[in-house]
Amino acid sequence: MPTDLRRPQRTYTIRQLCLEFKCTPRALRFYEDKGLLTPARDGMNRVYSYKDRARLKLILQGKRVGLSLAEIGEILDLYDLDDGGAAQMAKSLRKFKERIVALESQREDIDRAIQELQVGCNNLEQKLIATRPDLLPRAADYDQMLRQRLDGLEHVAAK
Amino acid sequence: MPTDLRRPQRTYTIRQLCLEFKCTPRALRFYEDKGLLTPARDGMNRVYSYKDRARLKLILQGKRVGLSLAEIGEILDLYDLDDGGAAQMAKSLRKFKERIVALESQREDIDRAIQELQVGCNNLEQKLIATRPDLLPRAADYDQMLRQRLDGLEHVAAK
DNA sequence: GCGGCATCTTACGTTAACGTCAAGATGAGG
DNA sequence: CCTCATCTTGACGTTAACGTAAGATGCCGC
Repeated sequence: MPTDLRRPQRTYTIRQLCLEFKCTPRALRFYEDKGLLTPARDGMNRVYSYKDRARLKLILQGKRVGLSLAEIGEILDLYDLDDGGAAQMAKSLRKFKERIVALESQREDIDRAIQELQVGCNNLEQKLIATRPDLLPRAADYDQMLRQRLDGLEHVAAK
Repeated sequence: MPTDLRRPQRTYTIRQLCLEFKCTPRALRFYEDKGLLTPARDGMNRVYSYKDRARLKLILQGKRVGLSLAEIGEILDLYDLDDGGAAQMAKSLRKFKERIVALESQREDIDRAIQELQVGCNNLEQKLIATRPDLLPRAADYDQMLRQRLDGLEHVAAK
């Protein structure tokens, strides 16, 4: 019977959590500095409880959707002293909806930028066709680009 | 016959360009520091030519689509010592296409984040309906939100 | 000659989320 | 006892694009 790594009574070292969630010890200490985590201690060493792990999970989820650590902190603060989680849920709901609005606005900015760039690309291609078609990117160059990007990804993955 | 503000032989003070393009003198000096602009001088004072104005226009266009000043600089450097603009156009084309790819990737990230947030919102709303429906945002609150956002925009616009 | 305005240079401050040493403590293994 | 590995606490560095004084210069009108 393999040990369940997520038993509620389990504890974790800083490295274990870092491995599990692919982050660095520095990051966890930083979150602690900001009051987002408050692990127990065994002597000097940090001991993370199952609850700490859950909080970390929320922190990383928040980061993925673009919340700042400060905003995540506001939500997390309600986790402890809460009427059964309702206030925290209400605050989360507000924050989430705000974030959705902001993200949709960002997406509009991006779409506008892409449009502007595509207009620019078309203009440039027309002019290059007329003057220096030899400078136009060709299919071979495009393959080259793709290969470079894949190499980049492998490189990152290898680290 | 009104003076054409864009006659090629015209020159501009720093403030004139700032007013026209809604930026600050500090920004123009910063661009100069970075080598993106090299206006002439009249004593101590900067004198911007029509070409400088064109370069500034390109800088701001580049910024709008998310190019860094360094990237814009690479493109601009080819504006001067160029075989009729072809090399510059080819480089711009590459940069633009790179930027389009990057922006599309960003948009995917945003879409994923929005999806994740919407799932979270649904969950939270369900739970709040079951436990504390009084904490749910109501239509009146929504109006309030809209009004606040409009006030914010007017405030910014008034500046 | 003086107030007022525009301009100049220099240089430190800002923001977020860590990265990157540096230097020391602690326990396990050989 | 030595060394290694892991942990700790500082504390400064990084990045981008400016913002924000502080203090000097120069011109215009009166």
